[in-house]
Amino acid sequence: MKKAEDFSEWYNEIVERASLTDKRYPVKGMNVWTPYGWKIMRAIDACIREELDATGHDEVCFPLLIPEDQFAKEKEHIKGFDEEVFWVTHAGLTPLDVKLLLRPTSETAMYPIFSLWVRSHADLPMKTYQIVNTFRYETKQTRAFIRVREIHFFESHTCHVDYEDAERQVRQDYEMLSRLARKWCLPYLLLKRTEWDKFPGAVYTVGIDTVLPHGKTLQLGSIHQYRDNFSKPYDIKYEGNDGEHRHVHQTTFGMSERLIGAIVAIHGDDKGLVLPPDVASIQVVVVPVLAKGATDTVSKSARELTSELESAGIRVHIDERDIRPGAKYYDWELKGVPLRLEIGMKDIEKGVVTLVRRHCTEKTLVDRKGIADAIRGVLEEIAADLLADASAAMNANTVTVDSLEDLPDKLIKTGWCGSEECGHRIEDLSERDMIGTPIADEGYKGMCVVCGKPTTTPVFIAKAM
RNA sequence: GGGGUAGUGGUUUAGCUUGGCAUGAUACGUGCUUUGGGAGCAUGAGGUCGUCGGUUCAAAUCCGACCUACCCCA
Repeated sequence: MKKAEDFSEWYNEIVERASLTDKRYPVKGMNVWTPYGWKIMRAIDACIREELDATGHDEVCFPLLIPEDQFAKEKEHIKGFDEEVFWVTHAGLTPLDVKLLLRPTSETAMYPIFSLWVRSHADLPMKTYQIVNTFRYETKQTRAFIRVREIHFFESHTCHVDYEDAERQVRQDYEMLSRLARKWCLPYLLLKRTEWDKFPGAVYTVGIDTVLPHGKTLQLGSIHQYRDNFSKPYDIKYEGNDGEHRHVHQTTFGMSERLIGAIVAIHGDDKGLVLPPDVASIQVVVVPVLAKGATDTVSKSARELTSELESAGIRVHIDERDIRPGAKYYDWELKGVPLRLEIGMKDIEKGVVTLVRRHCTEKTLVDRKGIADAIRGVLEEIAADLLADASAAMNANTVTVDSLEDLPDKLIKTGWCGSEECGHRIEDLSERDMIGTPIADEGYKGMCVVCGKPTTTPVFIAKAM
């Protein structure tokens, strides 16, 4: 199980061995959430709910099925998803008059109802989100968490009085994302997608991308500005304080179970998963090291330690299985538990506990007294280390070039004049996808790698997963 | 979208060429012993050989289709 040698094989093996997923379900691209994997997903969802609730978003839950006519109202949108929707065509044995589709995303389910909910400027901004499963008929090779046909998906949908207020929402999305990504220890780039790669129906799309160890990029989510592209066909209007009726401006922000894929791929190593403390369902595992004649003493001591940490609000688990300690070490390392505490007679006599960090396998002794505070500090250190390591790895996997020849398998930054013609040339010549341009002015000065015109806009290109 | 490889107890694997009793390891249950980096011994249970169809006295084995997984190319 060597991550550096064959990333793809390593990934497939690890998600199963760490029991994050069960891929034996007999439908392509639809896997079973196992207890351990689902707990991690729920921890991620909890971060999202906490953040969205704190920023004035209300959670909602819309139906899975969308009538065909309702789906077809925004022309660009339907064109973009047409080829990957699942259809419900029958009810029992009777063909349906109006076919129903399984949401590939929820714009067309929500917006007809939004038009009923939004009446006046006093209803705005209206900020909602939901965490649901969506369905896309992927034709490419599926892969656990990264490319699936049933997707565990978070999506926020907001309505605003005007474009400027929608723009403020987009900026707030950036802030929410930055707080969330810090918890997940994930570095990322915000890149504005090209015109030909934006979300169908959007005015512009900002992709949230990260780089995996083998140099391919993985899109973690996206943020879209819709302006009134959807509110017009779906007739979402409000009455302003001047008595005029206007269409709302809308935004969305979405991320999926790919976050788990990214966490596995970025932090994991040859021994298994490495979970950031905020997403670990078990943050600390206590392993009692029993010895002949002292099993009661050690067990009692380990249980006291466990309940002390538990009441300090730390997610702790005591492993009292009747197997050798070494087997437990390997097991919890595979499962990615950030911190392991070993307690045996030697520790008890010295008034200490042996502490082992998962990501660097560093072994230290800590005083048994006041251990909860110490552990909290260590967990914070671990999160900081994971993010620092991941950021350094992403930087090392990014290069700036001024020629498209002999490109390494990395994320590549180069100059682009912005024309669609040169853009497609860049994609053809590099045999890579254009991921997008940075959202902020970075003071870049260079030349378009195709036509040679001076430009202040860099573009990122990569092989995308 | 095109091409390829594979599917046998939970996992992994032998058997397939040349049709004739289903092989081992690992994991699992029980008992004893052990416990600071994957313990040992004894014993027990577990398989519609991916699915459907065809050939045959007889199919895990030969043929066809489909499903699923994985790899390569666009």
